[in-house]
Formats: sequence, C-alpha cells, structure tokens
Amino acid sequence: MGMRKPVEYVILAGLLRRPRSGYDLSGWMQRETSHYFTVGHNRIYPALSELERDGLVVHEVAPGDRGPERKVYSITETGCEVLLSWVDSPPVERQVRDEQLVKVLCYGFLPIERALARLEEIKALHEEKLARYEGYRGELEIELREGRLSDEAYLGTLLTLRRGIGAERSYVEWCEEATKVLSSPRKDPAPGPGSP
Amino acid sequence: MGMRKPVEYVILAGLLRRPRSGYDLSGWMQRETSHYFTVGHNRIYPALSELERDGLVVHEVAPGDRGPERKVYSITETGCEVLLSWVDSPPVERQVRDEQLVKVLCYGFLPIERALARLEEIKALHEEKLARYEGYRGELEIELREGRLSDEAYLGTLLTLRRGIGAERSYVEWCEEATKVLSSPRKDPAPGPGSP
DNA sequence: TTTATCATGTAAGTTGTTACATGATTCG
DNA sequence: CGAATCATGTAACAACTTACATGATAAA
Repeated sequence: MGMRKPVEYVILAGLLRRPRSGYDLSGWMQRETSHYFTVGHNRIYPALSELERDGLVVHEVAPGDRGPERKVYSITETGCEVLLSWVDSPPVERQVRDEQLVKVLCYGFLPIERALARLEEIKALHEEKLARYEGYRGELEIELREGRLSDEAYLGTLLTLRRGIGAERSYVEWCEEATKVLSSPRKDPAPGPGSP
Repeated sequence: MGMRKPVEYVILAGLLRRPRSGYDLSGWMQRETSHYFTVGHNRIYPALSELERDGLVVHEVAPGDRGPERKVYSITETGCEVLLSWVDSPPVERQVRDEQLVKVLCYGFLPIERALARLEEIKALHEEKLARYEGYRGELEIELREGRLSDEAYLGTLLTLRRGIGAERSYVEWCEEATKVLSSPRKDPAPGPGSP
C-alpha cells in the first residue's frame, strides 16, 4: 500500500469538502489547517499534478471570476478511498519540534531579567494565536447554522480547532508557570545593576 | 551575524552543560530534548565538524571506557557567546506540524466507531508519554538534590520538561473532549450494524 | 498606468531521514 | 565466538522553503 506524501493527504482532505483550485487550497490551508499543517503554494501545484497522474483527483478548467483561468480539482472515488483508509490507519508517533524550547533550555545561563522578558514575548505570541482561534470558532458556528457547511465537514474542523485552542491555552499557562519559577528566589539570583 | 542551523544550537546547548562526544550528545538528546527536538546521530557528526571549523567547539581524543576512541567536544568562548546571543533573541513564530490532526479533520467522513477507536489509540499514546515525562521529573529532582546537576542546567531542563508534561496533558484532555463530541447524538449518527 | 489580487508554475537550496558501512570492546 | 553496545561516519533520498518567473484582470 503506497504511502503518499503528507501534503497530498491534506490536499485530498481539502477536496473532500468541495472542489478547489490550487490557489483555493492554499487559502483554505491558511485559514483552516495552518495551526497544525502548512505548506507553501509552490508545493501544492506539483502535488496536484502527481495526484492527478495517479487518478486520485481530476481537474477541469474554469474561467476565473476576476483573474486568469483556474484549474478546479475534484477528488475521485479512488482518491476518497485512499484518503479515508489513511484517515482510519493507526496513529504514528508524533515528533514535536519547538526550537523555542531549545532556547528555554539555556535560560539558566541568561540574566534572569532577560529570560523573563523573552518569556513575556513568547506568551504574547501564543495569546494572540489563542484569541485568533477562539474567533474562528465563533465564525465556524455561524457557518454551520447558516448551512454553508456540511455536518461531516464541520465535525473535523471543530475538533482540530479545539485542539489548536487547547494547545495554545496550555502554552500560555506554561509561560505563566515558567515566569513564577524564574521569579522565585534561587541560590544565584543574578542581581541586576539596580538592586541595592 | 550568521544564523546557524537548528541542530547546531542544540549541540551547543548540550556542550554548555558539559563536554560530550557525538555519541553522548545523541544519548542526551534522546533522554532530555526528544520531546521538542530530535535529530538522528548521523546529523550530529557533520554538524560537530562544522562547528569546530568555525571555532565554536573544540575536541580532544579520549580512549573509550569500553569501546573505541571518542572525540570529546567542548564549547569555546565564542561558541558560548553565539549560543547565548541566540537564546536571548526574539521568539520566532512556531509552525506546529501534527499529521494526526489531518486525519481528525476527516473524522466526520468515517463511521463513528472507527473514529472513536482511533481516538482511543491516540489518547493511549499521549498518556504513555505523559507518564514517562512525569517519571523524568522525579529523576531530575533526585539529580539536583544529589548535586549531579548545576542550578543553571537544572532550571532549563525543569522548564522544558514542564512544557512537555503540560503539552501531553492538554493533548490527553482534548482526546477526552473529542470522544464526548463524537459520542453525543448528531443528525446523521451513522448507526452501526448492532443498533436496534 | 501602476498597483493589487488572482493564478500557476520552476529552480535552487536547506534540512533532515533511512539505509549503508566500519570497526573496537565487553559480556555471556 | 557471537551478540550487544560503543563509536563514527557516508550516500542516497525525501520533503519542504525561498526566490524566481510569468501573466491575466480589476480598481485606483
């Protein structure tokens, strides 16, 4: 069973909801999947070509509303099978990558006020994301109520969005914890030039 | 101000604590940083060469306790400066990647019992990680009390470990939430063959 | 007519992975 | 003497990024 590339599955997931052009897919990813998966637009076009070559998607040319011609892709029966059999496959160990934490690993070697300042910035970044995701959730409810979204599509989007919100909330909480740990008195408190 | 590769900063962070061979670094990463950063051992050796070429680390050959000769690397003054100035640089937007969530995005198109089963597996995976990290925290406290760890090194390890624990805890909680959402009655409940 | 947005692609480079390759020492 | 662990590397490949390249249409 030929395992396909990550990008390709995301594209299939996008097309499962409705037919889309490469440009549309790029926008959709930006809006809906960017908190757990992103690729540049340049990766999307070659991936679509490969998917079409293998019969998982087909395209038809449509005139652009305002702009040049569009290639609108749809998922095929085969594509649907391939996607859903992957969706219902055992989870793989996820490898997290957070370079920020490599910095945090060295905070003990930094003047404490520098570390605290950086932590503030990190917290602000994640608070911003959290607020944005919570905004999305509101929009999503509206879309559902207005019938612009199928139940099937809504469920997945809701679940992933909740994950995004939970992840950011947990990150913000950690920032607060970390600030407390750093602020609490230690053996070598690295006194700044302003302390008496 | 040449920005260096991610691996190189992790290596420097490892050497900031104590001199280590490539092999040691690989083990250290496995134990201490694998919940937010990992690379295979094969990436470590070339990276060490480059760091040495640029004067950020130096090595001396030492006979292996049980095994062949080792190249034990130490961080230099310059290496220390480069590392700490990176550590105290503004945070960059973190791009999360979680392929599992691409699957979740399609759970609405799966028979509900399949989705629930997969969620159980995901939850088990993260519970296992959570338990492991909480175990590490105990070990870390012991190491500190026995004086095998400097305060500077301890702080960073504690903070990153806490982040790992928080992240996994939040993931497990999401699994429970998601299970509830999936189990609650919906318009199209996709009844299994066993329902009356 | 310039700019912004829509729309699709290619080329080159970065970063990392898997598999391959080698060889010493120790323990059973 | 065979297996496990220690120890260091290379080669080939995979996946993604940045920068480059093109061109249509609409609004200012």
